[in-house]
Amino acid sequence: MKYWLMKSEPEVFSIDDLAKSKNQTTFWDGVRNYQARNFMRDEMKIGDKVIFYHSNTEPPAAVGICEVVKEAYPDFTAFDPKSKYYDPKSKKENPTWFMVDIKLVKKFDRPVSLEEIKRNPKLKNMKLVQKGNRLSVMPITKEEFNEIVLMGNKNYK
DNA sequence: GCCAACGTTGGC
DNA sequence: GCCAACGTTGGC
Repeated sequence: MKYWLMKSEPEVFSIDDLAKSKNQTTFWDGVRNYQARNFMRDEMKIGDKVIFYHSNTEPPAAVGICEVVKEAYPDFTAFDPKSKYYDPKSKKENPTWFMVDIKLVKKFDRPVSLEEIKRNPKLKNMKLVQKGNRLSVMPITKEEFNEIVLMGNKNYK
């Protein structure tokens, strides 16, 4: 089993939106970066665990745990001219972009801010805290996953 | 195939 | 809202 961190802008789709979704499950649309796509398409498997992260907000923070419930399939928003994720180069017979489905496992008792993540020496190797990294889907280690989950517990510190 | 120009991400 | 960092595009 692998562990991941996935970023979403809460103004677009927050963990509370996920909590309100049918079966607390959503399709992860709009990934338009090849490296992130490759992770989703080639490596994400059912049962993989995901840290849900709020980006481009104040404060940026890890906010909960999700689980992959459907492996990669074509991102249909790329075929829809009305979608902001429309990409005319992606053809139905040979799709460029893929999505997975994720289900909410648990919203953290407390958000784990980027600042806290940066302060924690156990998390210093995460791509998230390395300068200039803009990946929206990234692999993390089991240890990093467990540490962030611990920090999200109301009894932490 | 190089690389300048451009667009996007996302912390601040 | 700014802008550094990065990815992509397209002229050559």
